[in-house]
Amino acid sequence: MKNKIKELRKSAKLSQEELAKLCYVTRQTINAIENEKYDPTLQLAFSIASVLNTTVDELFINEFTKN
Amino acid sequence: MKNKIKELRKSAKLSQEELAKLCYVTRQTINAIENEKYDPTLQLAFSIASVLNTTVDELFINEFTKN
DNA sequence: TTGAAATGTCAAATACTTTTTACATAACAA
DNA sequence: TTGTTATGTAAAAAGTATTTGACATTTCAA
Repeated sequence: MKNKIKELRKSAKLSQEELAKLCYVTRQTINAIENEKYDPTLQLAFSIASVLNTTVDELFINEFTKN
Repeated sequence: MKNKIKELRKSAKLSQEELAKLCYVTRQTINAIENEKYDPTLQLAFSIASVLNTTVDELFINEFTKN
């Protein structure tokens, strides 16, 4: 799933490691999500959105469309 | 994580099984999420929100973020 | 009251997410 | 250039989500 994490993280002048700490996950997890290796858990999605002062719906671009 | 799925599903007059089919998951998955056995994946959270005509941020109540 | 539909639950298997450790490269300032 | 910080990546292990099949209970309309 596409997301705006890298963009918003840079706007907030945070490194991947700093964002990771604020979200209580590892740097590798943030890196993998930014590079779309996999999607975060819902919990982590909320945590990242919160730290980046946005919402899950704004941060992630939902590809799901019925038909 | 708390959610409003059961409430909104009933408003939409859908059974767990019908909602499940619309989200391409099983009835047991919807049941488990409604009863908070575990959280859905981010993908499924978007899918459920979409089917129930709402947003992920409205549908789920994040205890840490508190929206 | 009866029967069907809906819901709750469980266990085993499979798939996906996160951590840990480690190493490589990139970016960048001194 | 040199050193430091930031980023990309990988593999193994642990943790979490989903499916499948099954059975029990609850709900509710006829």
